[in-house]
Amino acid sequence: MFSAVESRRLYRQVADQIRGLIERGDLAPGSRLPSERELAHKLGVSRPTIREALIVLEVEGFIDIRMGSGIYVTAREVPASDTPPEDFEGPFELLRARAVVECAIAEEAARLARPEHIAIIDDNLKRMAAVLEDRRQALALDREFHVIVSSIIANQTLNRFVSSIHDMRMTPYFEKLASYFENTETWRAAMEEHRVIRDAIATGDPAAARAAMRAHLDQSQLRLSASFGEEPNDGAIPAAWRRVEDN
Amino acid sequence: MFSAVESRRLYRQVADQIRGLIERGDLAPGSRLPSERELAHKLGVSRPTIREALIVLEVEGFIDIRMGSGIYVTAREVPASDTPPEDFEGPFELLRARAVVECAIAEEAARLARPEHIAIIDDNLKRMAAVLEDRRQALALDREFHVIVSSIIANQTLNRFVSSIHDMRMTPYFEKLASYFENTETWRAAMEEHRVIRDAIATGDPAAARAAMRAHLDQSQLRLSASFGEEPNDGAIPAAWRRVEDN
DNA sequence: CTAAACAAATTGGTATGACCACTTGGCCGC
DNA sequence: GCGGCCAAGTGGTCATACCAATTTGTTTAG
Repeated sequence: MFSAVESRRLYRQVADQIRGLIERGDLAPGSRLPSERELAHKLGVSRPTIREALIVLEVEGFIDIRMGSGIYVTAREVPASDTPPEDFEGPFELLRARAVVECAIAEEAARLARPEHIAIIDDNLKRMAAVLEDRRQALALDREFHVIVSSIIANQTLNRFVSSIHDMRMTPYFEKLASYFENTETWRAAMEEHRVIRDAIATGDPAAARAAMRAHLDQSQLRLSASFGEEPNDGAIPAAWRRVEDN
Repeated sequence: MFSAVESRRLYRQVADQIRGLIERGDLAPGSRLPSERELAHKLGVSRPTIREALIVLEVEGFIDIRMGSGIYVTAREVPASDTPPEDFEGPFELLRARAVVECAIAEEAARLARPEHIAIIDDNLKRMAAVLEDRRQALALDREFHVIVSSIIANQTLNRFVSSIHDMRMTPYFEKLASYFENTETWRAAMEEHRVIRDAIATGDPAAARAAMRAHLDQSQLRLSASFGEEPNDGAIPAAWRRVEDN
């Protein structure tokens, strides 16, 4: 369109060009760029222009300029080597994140829980028992249970994270997926596991609470993978997701 | 004071100085700065240095460079950086959430870390050592360290959470707050604690990694609360933030 | 043979001065 | 008074030189 005007600034064009190479992956993170003098010669511009372009990219965080050493592409995050083939955000990945975070939350909750918190949990369990046949209500109360446990810590940041993580489970995609393996019995099992968590928190036993939460999420994973279980894994579900580390 | 040899790179110092004038309001939004040549003469540096500093500030959005016309302070509204957003979470609450989540992440990272992950961490630590005097860069690299550790688990959900938590620290409000207690020495201490975490992860010792992360965040909290203890707090810092729950 | 110390090559950082392209504002002619 | 032209001023680019930090290879002491 009329981007010609802005592009009149040569160092911007150079910056755009190099940034493009980085974003397209032609320049691997951590790799070293040619020296300023070399770049200037290859791109047919002067060294000051190259420097100005590089400063733009450094401020933007794409490169890292080290005096006397060279210019390096910023190594932002782990370049997904062979271990995590996909960064697909599937149900297993979600469970894995929950295992890391909610176990720690349960542990902490056991330290801080007071009788009124237990009362709220008990109320949740009571209502849960009444709606085991209704998938939608059961899911909503399952979510409520985990949010309640998190809220014992009284930390907005954690609360929001737990809430958002459970919100993902209420999307159409997840609901359809869940309909394949959730039933009255799985919800009854989940509720019983909730009860174990509740008891550990009520007792004020951090280790037990952590273990109970861990067991609950592991069981959830098993219930989920069981529904995929019959057919051989075929890479549809990366093996890494299935792994269950012990604590 | 000690700002003489700060940052080593002259154009960074110049940029910091001018940015300070803008943030302090000495340069009104919309007003025009002296010409590059004039600035170079007044600050006693060469024009290329001034240009590089101005490019930094332009990329950061503080100024607007118009070819053939001049350099103008960006007229942007600063939505009362003194008053935090309504759902604002204080630094202590943030640290507390991080203690719960990042300890669990470090523990898990120690189980999954591979040599290439350690290499990336080492690279981060090396760069960190070079910018201890520069608050902005130090903060950015601190964030990067924690994101890298999280990324070892290769879980997008966790990555996003850790990233978002650290994004909160990069807001204007937090930056101003941080300027009260962050200095070269606190960053040096933080970096050493990072190194301990790195060693524990490299060794593949989950318990040690968890403890090291815990120690790091506890120390961060101490550094933060210590700075409140020294000065007479003149109401600029709400009392609620002082709350430090024990674990 | 190893390892510490040194020196040379490489690389980014700064300075100087010159010239080009664009913007602006005032002068000049109408 | 109006419009277009032009020159002063400003940012944009270039070329070159030298300084400072890092890296690397060699040398030397143990």
